[in-house]
Amino acid sequence: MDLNERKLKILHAIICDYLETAEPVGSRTISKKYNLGVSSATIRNEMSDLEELGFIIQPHTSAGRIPSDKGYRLYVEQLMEYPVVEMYQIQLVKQIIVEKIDKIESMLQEINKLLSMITNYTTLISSPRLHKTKLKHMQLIPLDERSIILVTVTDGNIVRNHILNITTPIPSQTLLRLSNMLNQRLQGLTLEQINLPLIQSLKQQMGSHGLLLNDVLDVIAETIQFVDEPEIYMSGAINILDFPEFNDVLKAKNLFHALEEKDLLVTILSPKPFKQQEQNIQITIGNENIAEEMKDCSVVTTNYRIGDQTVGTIGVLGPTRMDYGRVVSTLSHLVEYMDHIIKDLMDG
Amino acid sequence: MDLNERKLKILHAIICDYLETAEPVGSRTISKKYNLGVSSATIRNEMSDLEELGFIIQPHTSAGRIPSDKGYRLYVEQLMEYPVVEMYQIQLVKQIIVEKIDKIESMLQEINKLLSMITNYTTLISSPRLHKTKLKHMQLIPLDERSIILVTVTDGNIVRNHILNITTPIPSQTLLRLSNMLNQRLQGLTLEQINLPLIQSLKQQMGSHGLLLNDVLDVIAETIQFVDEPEIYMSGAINILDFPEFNDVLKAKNLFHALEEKDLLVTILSPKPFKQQEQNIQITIGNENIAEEMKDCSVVTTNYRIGDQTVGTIGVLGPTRMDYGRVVSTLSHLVEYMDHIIKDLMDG
DNA sequence: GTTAGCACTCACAACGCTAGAGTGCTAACA
DNA sequence: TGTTAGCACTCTAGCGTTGTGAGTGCTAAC
Repeated sequence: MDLNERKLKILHAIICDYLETAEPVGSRTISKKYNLGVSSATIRNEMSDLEELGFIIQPHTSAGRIPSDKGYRLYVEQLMEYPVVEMYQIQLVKQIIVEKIDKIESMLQEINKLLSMITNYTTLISSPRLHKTKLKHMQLIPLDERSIILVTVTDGNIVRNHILNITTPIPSQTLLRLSNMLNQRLQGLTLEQINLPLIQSLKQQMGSHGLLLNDVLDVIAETIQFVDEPEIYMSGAINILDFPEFNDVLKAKNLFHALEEKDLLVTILSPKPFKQQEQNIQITIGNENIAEEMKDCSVVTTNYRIGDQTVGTIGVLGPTRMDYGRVVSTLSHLVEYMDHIIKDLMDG
Repeated sequence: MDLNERKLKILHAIICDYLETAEPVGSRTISKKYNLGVSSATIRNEMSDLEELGFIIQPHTSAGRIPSDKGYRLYVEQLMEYPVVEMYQIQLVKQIIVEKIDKIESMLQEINKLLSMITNYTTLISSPRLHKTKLKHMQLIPLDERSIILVTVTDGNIVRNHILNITTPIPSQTLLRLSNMLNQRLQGLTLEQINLPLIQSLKQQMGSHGLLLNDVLDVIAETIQFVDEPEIYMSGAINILDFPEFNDVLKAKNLFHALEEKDLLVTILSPKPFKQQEQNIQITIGNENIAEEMKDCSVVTTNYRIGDQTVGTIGVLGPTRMDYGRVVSTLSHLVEYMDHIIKDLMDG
């Protein structure tokens, strides 16, 4: 039994209809709505085959069919069509990017909100992995006897500050000279390149000065290594309640609880090798998710860049009955614009 | 018809029982569970009176009674008892405060999480209103030709940075001198005291130098004025789904939507004059809330301080059928510890 | 290979019924 | 005059029954 043209057409019809209605699709519906030129009885036979092949499922004997995860997988890989993204949405994205460009975190949060609004799904964005961005400037600021502030600025003007606790006070003149020196040596390196061995070699070059500043340099190295606690922004979580598949409060609650686990979100948003890799879009469907609570969900993710480095991920989470085509178009357009404009900003 | 001792006892019993069971309370339940020494028939008569007085409501003819907003109000003002806060909760709070003290925002977020966990309600915390905190240090850092970073540190070591866009480049030596000068003049002032007139007078004192730095000073003044965008952290929102009063998904969704409106949250957490004002705890019950979606909710809020200034608010949001006594105890202990330890930190 | 026809299945809504909880009223009692 | 027992009444929630309609699979004819 092979998957001929007609079977594919019928599967496509079933999925399209189910995406719309969220109700099992019967053979009569297909023969009436999508004129394939055959009667419902024929379609019934084909559907029986499709079920045997595992692409569709019958919730109970006297109901229509719904797509299985395997069916969706086939759909996104072969059948899916990409609708044109509406102009006004592109405009909104551009506007946010231009307005909020000077503070990358708030730009990401705004984009997140917008994305959840236009998709009506739940959206996730991971903050830029600082390790991958290059150091633009660093500065040590005296605060009080026991503490100094370390300010780091990386590509894309991402500013971070950290309070360093020290044991012996350091005069502000010394701090200033140290700042200058560190800038000279470290500017242009990615943060992951600024590791303990590098700092050790710096110390040695500095001789007696290095000895004096031993502690501070250690703390700086350590701080930079641990700067990369990834933040994850989520938006439109309640959109989940709009889908009939989550009418059951318990099911929704389970999912919400899962989404509170930061580790899980980090995993979801971590880049993984997948078939659509070449076009920078990954789709995870239903059971392909590790988390039990997400077996009824799908996630579409894509990476965004700052400079020439992939630094973060954007994800759209919805029920497996998700409008994959629309989400994929929207996402790929979105990152395209982001990359474009961030690049412009950094060059200009 | 007056509110005699017995009526109060019966009202108390009704509320206690309803807080526990979430079911309308009948006269027989009360006569059996809370031995008031009178029969259910007598209690029935009293309940009829209490209903006429507006303290309790009968959902339908053949059901028991539930407290009205007016009933809860009387309860929190006269009848409520304050349970002793459990020791291990205090320990948890202390631990968080001590561990996270160097970054006040993350301390607040952790406390928020803990508070929602131990109360099982939804909790809100507003970030410190910087306007009320005193400037400890400020520093201008050169970034590139078109921008500099302004770092401000205020009481409680709250660090903020802002990217200032400038038209003509300023040499880093000049920026350093300017930083020093600003520190000398402005340290110890609250941010709301650093306003445009003050900056104007600074300019004049600086003479020709002031002229040169005209733009930068303007931008600084403006930035400091607008630094006070309040952030609001929310935790345990899904706890709402645990309460039978929000079993109706639509109702829960409405509430969630309301809680997405930042303006509303700001209003909820803004200090308001209220009866319990003297003990720094405010309670808003059901219809006393402005937002329509919150008519079935109550909010208990309290303020926290940094230094001698009230800078933020903590709130607990739950159904009107909330364990007011427990929430009030927990909250008042919490702020007490926070104040205590923050003060220690700043003095020591 | 396709289609019309038909018997069969099953979820779901509608309906009626019953049990149970709770009330209000009345009359008797202290 | 306040309290209580008794009783009729009300209303909800749960349960089983039934009917309907959507959808299927199978068979036989085209």
